[in-house]
Amino acid sequence: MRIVAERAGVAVSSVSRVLSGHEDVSSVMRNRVLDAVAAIGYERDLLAQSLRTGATYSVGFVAIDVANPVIALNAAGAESLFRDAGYGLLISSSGGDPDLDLHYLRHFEQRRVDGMILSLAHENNPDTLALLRQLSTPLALIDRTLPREIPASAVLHDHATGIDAAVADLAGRGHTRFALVNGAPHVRPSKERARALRRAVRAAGGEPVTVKARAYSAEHGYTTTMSFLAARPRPTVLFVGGNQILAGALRALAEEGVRIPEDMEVVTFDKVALSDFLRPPLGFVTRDPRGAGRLAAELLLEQFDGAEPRTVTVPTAYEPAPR
Amino acid sequence: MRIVAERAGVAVSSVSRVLSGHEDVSSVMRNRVLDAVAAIGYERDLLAQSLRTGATYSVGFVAIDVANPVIALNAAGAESLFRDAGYGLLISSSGGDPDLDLHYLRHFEQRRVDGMILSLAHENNPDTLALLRQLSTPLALIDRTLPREIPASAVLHDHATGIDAAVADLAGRGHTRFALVNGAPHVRPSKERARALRRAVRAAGGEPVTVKARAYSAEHGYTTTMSFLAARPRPTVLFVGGNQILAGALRALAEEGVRIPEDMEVVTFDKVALSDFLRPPLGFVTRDPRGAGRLAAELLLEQFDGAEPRTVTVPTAYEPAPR
DNA sequence: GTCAGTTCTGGAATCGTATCCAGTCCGTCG
DNA sequence: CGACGGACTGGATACGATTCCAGAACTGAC
Repeated sequence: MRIVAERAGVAVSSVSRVLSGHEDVSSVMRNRVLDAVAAIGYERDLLAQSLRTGATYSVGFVAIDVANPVIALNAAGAESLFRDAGYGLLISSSGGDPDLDLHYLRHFEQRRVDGMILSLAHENNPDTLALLRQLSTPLALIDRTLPREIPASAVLHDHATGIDAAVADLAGRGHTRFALVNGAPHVRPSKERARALRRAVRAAGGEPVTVKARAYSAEHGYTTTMSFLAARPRPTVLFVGGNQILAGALRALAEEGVRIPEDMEVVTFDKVALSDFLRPPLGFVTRDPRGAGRLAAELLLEQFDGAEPRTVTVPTAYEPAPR
Repeated sequence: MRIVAERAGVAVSSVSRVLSGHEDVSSVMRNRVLDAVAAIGYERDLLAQSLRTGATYSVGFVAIDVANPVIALNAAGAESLFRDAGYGLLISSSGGDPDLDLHYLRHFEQRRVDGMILSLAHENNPDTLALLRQLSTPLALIDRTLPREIPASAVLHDHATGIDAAVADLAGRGHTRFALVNGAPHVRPSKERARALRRAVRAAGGEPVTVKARAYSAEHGYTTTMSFLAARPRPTVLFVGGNQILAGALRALAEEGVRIPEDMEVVTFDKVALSDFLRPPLGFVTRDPRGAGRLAAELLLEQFDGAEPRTVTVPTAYEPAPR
């Protein structure tokens, strides 16, 4: 910048004013500076800029696993918006470990990110909450809830819509015994799914729903499905809390020779690529993860512009198994 | 830092020395400073540190689409290593557009990242190459090649091993007419796959292989598969260049009522989650994307430590379709 | 006791930018 | 004609760290 200033024969401060689009700059000045900039091929240093202004033009995404298709789509959706706004997106994978949640929160804080998108592994972890309470960084949650005193925007999925439709379909065809292999217990999607499913089945006159929550893992899917299959009477509808779990659940069903849909119907959460070609035929409760990511980015950008945090609810839908 | 210094009754420079693990620090000094740091809960500002030292502890990942399972696994693999080393990973999605490649390269350059992982959309684009030539940032490529004068580490997949095994299996069962729905033409995987498949089929005495390269998209998969199905004589083996393409290819095969494996056998590149439960039954040429990402990160960290760029080749394998 | 050599410490400069403040110049109005 | 306000500009300072340099204190050797 100093070199540009010398070449243009003006002060450094004037160069800065031109480049940051300040008001009070004569057009002569502007041209001289811009010419010098073009001649040298100068670009402002984002780092120095950040140090001075406090804005880093970067956002951190705290997630359970970026390799999970749903989260990857969240990230891609957010990224597409941030790109146009000049923001960089930093990713992370906690692997479901609340300590890593904490690690990344601190890491991003230390990086002075302008905002964070949060899909925490554990939304009730006291250490995490304590840290968040003393953080002044704008936040956007994706399907998570925090205590009211922590200000944050949120994109929430209305899991009930999809689940209600699914239960209506299945109960209408005579099913009464439902089970749910749920994901990690301390996050909103699991809580909401269990709640919504229980309510819907009760409303439809079914028997109390069996729910086992543990983790978003194939192993949990396998062992828990096995235990459901061993129960007498067996449930006739199995809800599966996501892709990772589904892999294990399908393996268990195949090993036990369960015929689908004759012996049991299976509904899973989230469609991923190629879901249409999975056998056995599955029902799906779907959402729009790319859209949710984009929305979270939008809510964050809003806050950067001074808006208050707000919550947006987006729907889920039911897609019955092909017959 | 000044506050810490005052509280400890020492100079700012001494605080810095203690915190950056400098040699010449007495243990008295160290303790006084560390006590003060603990008392205040002070953390160094990474931004100011970066401005002064030139190291940002961040790495940019230029990729075609972070939502693609293979690339998401690359990212996750790299991230897990970077986490321990204290680096942050910035992501991007070019969507196959070479201009966005360029955009992100510039963006990351401006961010002064310490290194970049590159899965470019187009490895021959002159503008991209020109930029890379004048860049001094350490690079690690994932299955891409650049002109020799651009120094870069690389993780290369040996596509031939998996393809050779596949062709040996299929040719051994009498197949002679092979076709390949290939991905984007200007990147190494597509080039290598076409080359390796042609060579393997020729070696096995089959007919010349038909290859159509266009993009990593379902649409390309659909239309190109349709055109292959219309050919007379039809190929009896279809190789599919990746998940996105596969979605379109399977749709085309289903619409045309092609029986698999009776009428045609299908081999696709990369197994993704739930691949085991796809119908029709598919053969796979597999690689380890998470491992590749981790390796790329390793090669980059090596360079940060002063090592020269180097190239590592990792194998692919063949998994025949279940029968 | 002196001197050289270590070991440790403090002060100042620096990284590259944004912004406050003061000052110049000019036009306008009364 | 003087005062005033507005439009620009330059210089200095700050953001928060690292690092160079010089000096203080101490050690050991002669």
